[in-house]
Amino acid sequence: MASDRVEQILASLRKNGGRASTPRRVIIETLLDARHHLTVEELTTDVQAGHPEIHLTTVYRTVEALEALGIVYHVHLGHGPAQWHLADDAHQHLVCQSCGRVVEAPDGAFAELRDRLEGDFGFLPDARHFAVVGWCAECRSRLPGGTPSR
Amino acid sequence: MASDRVEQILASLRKNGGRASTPRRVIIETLLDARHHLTVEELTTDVQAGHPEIHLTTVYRTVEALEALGIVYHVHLGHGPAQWHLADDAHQHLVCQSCGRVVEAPDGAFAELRDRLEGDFGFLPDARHFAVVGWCAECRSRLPGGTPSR
DNA sequence: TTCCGTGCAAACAATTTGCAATAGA
DNA sequence: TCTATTGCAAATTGTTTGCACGGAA
Repeated sequence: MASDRVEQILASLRKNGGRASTPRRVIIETLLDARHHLTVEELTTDVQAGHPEIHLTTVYRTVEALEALGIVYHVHLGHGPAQWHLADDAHQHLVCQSCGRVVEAPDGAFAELRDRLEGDFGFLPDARHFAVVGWCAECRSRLPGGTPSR
Repeated sequence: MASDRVEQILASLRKNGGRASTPRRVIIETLLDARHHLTVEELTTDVQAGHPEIHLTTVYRTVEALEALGIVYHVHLGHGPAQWHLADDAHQHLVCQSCGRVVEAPDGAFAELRDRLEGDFGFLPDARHFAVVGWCAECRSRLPGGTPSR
């Protein structure tokens, strides 16, 4: 049940010396309802549909607090604002630099790379915070050259 | 010889209907001299050491023009400003989200991943515009948990 | 002569910060 | 009570745009 999840997250905030305010409750509810790939601005719009008094700044501060607890995380997918996700919804992002489309790929495809980077460089890639830029199938057929355009 | 390279790049600009101005010449020289991983701001500082009249805006516009010709490219490595590179200096970036260090990895490590993404998703990753976020060897030993901190 | 590139100011987008008032624990 | 959190305004950072002038082709 979603509301259980909300209470659980609020409890986690409290346990870490934080407080369970109404804005935080509303923001968390909205976040759980929303699709993933949400910017702070989009999240704020959704939140303000029911609670216009909740300020953009508060949303920024709330997602930050939730990130510190490992409940959400954000990715910078090239240009534009950061995208926020629930932490249990971890996957890789393939971002098309021609059309901006984001394809999601399962972790599996990256297992070899992960082993390789860890073995060769001692570098542990973050499965969540990981975006691959390139060209999607559709743009590749439309633009045969495969040249970047931003 | 570096100055040959400068003339070659200016010729390329001219060939595409552009003009070879003094600011552009200076910016290109500075870019060729500099280490890679240069922000526009850093590049401007270097340029202005010899030519204080050259404006930040001009540097932005010049690197943009050079990118359109495929001579340089930029990457967003997580937070902060974009990093600019010469196109012939293509490599992958492993960005440590704890200390910000950028490790460079040869293309080789990514060959399998590239084949995999192309086969499974028709997605062609851009070898140049590609950053992997994670934790470097040193931070991993320092912070045993391996928890993000931004 | 044409029109591209420049400097400068100002706009912009995304995010962060300072601060007094408010409201959880 | 005590202090974390909020709303609001304002500051910051990185980048882009408008515009009149000057210089390359």
